[in-house]
Amino acid sequence: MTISIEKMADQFKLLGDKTRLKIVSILNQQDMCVCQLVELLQTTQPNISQHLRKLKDAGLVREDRRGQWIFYSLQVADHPHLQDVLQYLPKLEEEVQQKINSMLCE
Amino acid sequence: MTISIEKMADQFKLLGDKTRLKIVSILNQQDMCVCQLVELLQTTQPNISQHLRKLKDAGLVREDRRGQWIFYSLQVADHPHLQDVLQYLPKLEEEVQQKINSMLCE
DNA sequence: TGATTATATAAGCAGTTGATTATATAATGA
DNA sequence: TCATTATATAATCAACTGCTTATATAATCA
Repeated sequence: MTISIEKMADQFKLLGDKTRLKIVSILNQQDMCVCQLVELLQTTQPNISQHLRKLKDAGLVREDRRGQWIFYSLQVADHPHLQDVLQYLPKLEEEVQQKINSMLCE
Repeated sequence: MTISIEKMADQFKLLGDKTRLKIVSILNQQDMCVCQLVELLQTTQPNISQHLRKLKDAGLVREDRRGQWIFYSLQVADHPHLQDVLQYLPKLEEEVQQKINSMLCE
């Protein structure tokens, strides 16, 4: 269960991008599919997909196809140093959070 | 005391470099001057100085001149999300840690 | 089957980053 | 004062990053 300092740096590097940190923050609330993240973060689909791939390669998210959609969920159980960080994530912009809330209700 | 998600990402980006994360790990044990960090991390003096400047600009370290030397210390009291991370820092390579220990004894 | 929707992948590019080399500044001590 | 030691800054460069546009794959549904 030991991790090298180099690998730990690589994981922080993943969180060191505003788009990815927002994705993490959103997935910390609720599983989402790519198209939902695209809408929430107002960027292009390939952009989101590429960020998700990096997170997946590092084992921080998990994908789960449900028909046409692929849902992503946070997978930090075995990354205690990241898990601990989640509680400090700032709130997203009101507008984005409202969209998320409306998704939660559906 | 609120921090934006963008700023938080910037702070993670700082930890997302192996040299800087090692510096943080070392300073978490003991204040060090530049030349000591150069010896511990086996790199050039300008390299260490430039990393320290980034950490200083972000308010993560503090400098304190003592004569010819400038000592750096970790300043994370007002960065709870970073403070929390420190306990998860992996051990440095045995060889480096031994050098640090010998510095602690002096 | 063909059209639509969702997602991934590839290529290209501007901007950034980490490191090196060279040089400048500053403190110390002879 | 001059030489030495410690540190900072500047210039440079190759490598990397995040984003975009274009294209490919895959599932759904009429």
